[in-house]
Amino acid sequence: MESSANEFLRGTLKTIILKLLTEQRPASDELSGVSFTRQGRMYGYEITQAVKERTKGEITLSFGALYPVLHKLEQEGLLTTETEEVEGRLRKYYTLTPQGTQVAVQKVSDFERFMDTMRHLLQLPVNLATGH
Amino acid sequence: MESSANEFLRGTLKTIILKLLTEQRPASDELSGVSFTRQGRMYGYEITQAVKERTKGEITLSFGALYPVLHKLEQEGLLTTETEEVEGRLRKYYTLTPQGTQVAVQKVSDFERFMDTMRHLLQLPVNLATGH
DNA sequence: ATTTATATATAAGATTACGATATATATAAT
DNA sequence: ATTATATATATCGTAATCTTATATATAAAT
Repeated sequence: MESSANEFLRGTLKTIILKLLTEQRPASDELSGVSFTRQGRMYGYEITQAVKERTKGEITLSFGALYPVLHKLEQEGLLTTETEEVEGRLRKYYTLTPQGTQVAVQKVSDFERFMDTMRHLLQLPVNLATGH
Repeated sequence: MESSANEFLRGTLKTIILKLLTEQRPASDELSGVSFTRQGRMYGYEITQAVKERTKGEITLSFGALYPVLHKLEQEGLLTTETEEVEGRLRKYYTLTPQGTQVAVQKVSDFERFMDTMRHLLQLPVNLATGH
């Protein structure tokens, strides 16, 4: 049985992945040791965990769904990859290209608009109670 | 090129159709001429027009998408049909079964929850400005 | 006459997401 | 020693879903 959240996930995966990658994340210069923030760089497993944590387990991004999307985004020129060895294992980091950043912003905005349209279509109230 | 609204439509079609059918609509007793309201009864073409009008053309439900869903919902016992001749043409009306009404309510509620989750995941503000 | 609007429906094809599976290392518990 | 858990990438087959194109037909409008 498909979870009720994942039923609606169809079509939003790209948007979720691109948005997560736009976020500023802590980093450090390995030579100088100086800490700073920079635009995201995430590896596959990390993305699935981030989605799980933020949605308190409501949305589960399976690997079978994730990797095909990552590969497609890379193919489309929205992501680049760098593979690094971390603790004996290879880890593949994904980073947004400038075009990827642009598409990410566009897609999030499109999704907001879609939610408004759906709220109207389904005659749903604007949600004040659960404001974050 | 796929419209940005329709990109996110996947997974929401059943919910939209079921919800529209839950709505009270004007009707009349053909014998007595008395007007009243009753739970929806819509035909396919009417559904596509209702979606188009309410979303100001942002969401377009194609027939190729609509009919398979209607047939499936009927098969699943959520809808029943009655065919009538109107102005020389056959028209097929779809009505919710009691189970269909139940599923409709559940799906709309699931979708609201999904939107909340997505708003959180994408760090979107609660939308006050466009409240309907 | 022809186009537009109304109306139902199927077929072909592409896309998408999921479950299962394979591979591999590291660590913690039994 | 073995088992389990967590981390990590990736493919394959399948099922479901959606898009586009097509067929059919009537009525009204131009």
